[in-house]
Amino acid sequence: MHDLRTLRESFDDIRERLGARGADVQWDSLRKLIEERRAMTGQVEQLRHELKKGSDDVARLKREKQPAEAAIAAMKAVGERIAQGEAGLRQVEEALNDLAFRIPNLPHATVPAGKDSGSNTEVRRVGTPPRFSIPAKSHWELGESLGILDFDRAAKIAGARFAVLTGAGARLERALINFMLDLHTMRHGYREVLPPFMVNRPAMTGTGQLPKFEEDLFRLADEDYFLIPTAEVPVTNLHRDEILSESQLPIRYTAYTPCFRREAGSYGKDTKGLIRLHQFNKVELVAFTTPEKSYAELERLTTHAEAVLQQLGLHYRVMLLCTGDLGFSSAKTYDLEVWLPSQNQYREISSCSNFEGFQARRAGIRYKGTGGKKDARTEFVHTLNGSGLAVGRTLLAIMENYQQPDGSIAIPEALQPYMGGMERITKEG
RNA sequence: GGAGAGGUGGCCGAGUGGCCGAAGGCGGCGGUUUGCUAAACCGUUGUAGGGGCUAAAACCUCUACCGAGGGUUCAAAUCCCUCCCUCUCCGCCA
Repeated sequence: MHDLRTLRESFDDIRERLGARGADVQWDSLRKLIEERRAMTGQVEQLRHELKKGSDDVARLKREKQPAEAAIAAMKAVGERIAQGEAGLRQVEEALNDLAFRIPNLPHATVPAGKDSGSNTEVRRVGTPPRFSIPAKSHWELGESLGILDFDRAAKIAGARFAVLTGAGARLERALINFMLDLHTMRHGYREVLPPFMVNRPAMTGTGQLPKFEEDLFRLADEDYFLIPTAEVPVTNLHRDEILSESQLPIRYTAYTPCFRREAGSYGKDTKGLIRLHQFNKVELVAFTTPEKSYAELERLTTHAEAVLQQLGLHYRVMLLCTGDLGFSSAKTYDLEVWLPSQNQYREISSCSNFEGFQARRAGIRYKGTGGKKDARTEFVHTLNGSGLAVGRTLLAIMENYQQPDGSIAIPEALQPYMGGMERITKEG
């Protein structure tokens, strides 16, 4: 959500800077509605002022035992005009919000221009890919032959794009969750949160999933609740409609949740394996900070996500997304891409974004300076988040990168304490 | 699911139709006093939108907001309706 005043005052500038991102925004209607709203607001407020004064006159006349019929009649007429004006204003505001909520965020100046992921730029590459004497197997081949992944039965009980983990596979997933949470809470200073996995409509609107992306979400049939597509939604909305004290900032949360996504429009993509599922686990990092510090926070948060990959010994690269590949609410995003030997390519495993005030304006998350009167201005915070990491993709990356010639899987050292000292996953008897 | 109670400013808490944006207290901020701290005293203290002034603020002014949305009335925190949320008891469950 953009600030409407800024939008009005810098209309053409914003329109131009949004470029292709704003292609499906109805700019002309938008401009008209903004002006209409302004004019109508003035009119209605003027009338209300009249009514207020008139009513006070009635009160005074009655107190002085004087006839008030004429004044009452006049105010009745004013009241009717107000009702008309308000009805019109409501219509305009509804139409305006409908358009304004669909405008994506402005990219930060350091974001490269580009149409699609082809224009993303590589920032750095860390570690080295493992070498294999024989062609690397895919994680689904490894998993099914080890008996720790079961897609057939998942399809039976749920459908396509679901997975069942069993035995050491299930334990490895659980170990990863604990490992990541411990790292972020004990080493990186985040506070752990375990939020609801379904949320209401205002929460989804606050972080930008609604109204534009409802078809990507699972919604309950009998209640207006949505299954969360990421912990970003409940955790960012924790402070919805709050005014935080500047001394509380930055606030850093980490949360494990399952994530639910319809994956509408991705038919045929990544149909095998754990890459793209309707339900997956993720450990998320969320931060609230001041506008001055949010870009430093983005760098910091990104390194926290990278730390997971480094400790697990996985090779990855950091990509800076171009304007065309940026998410709807984001001003700047780094993707972390892990090396997958079976695919011979890098695949996204984390996405770290600074939303600046975009979500905060929608969700009403502000802060107030703690100094004297002059610093006490109330402003919108900047919100950030990043995966730290997508657990399922981490698991499959470990399977593929740590596979052994005999089909077993070595467990990275950092994870062994979380696996009861297990060093290797072998076929279970 | 059944029965009851309640939602007022950062917090507590008054207010049942007319200068109520809202008494009082606490907290916060500024100040006086003070060797320092505490106490005391004085002042100040919500958010949003529109307009004016401005380089921008400060500031001035209007409007809205007493859980949310409707309604009654010249006039609603106060009366009516619907919804949401919280609490207590019972039932049911993990």
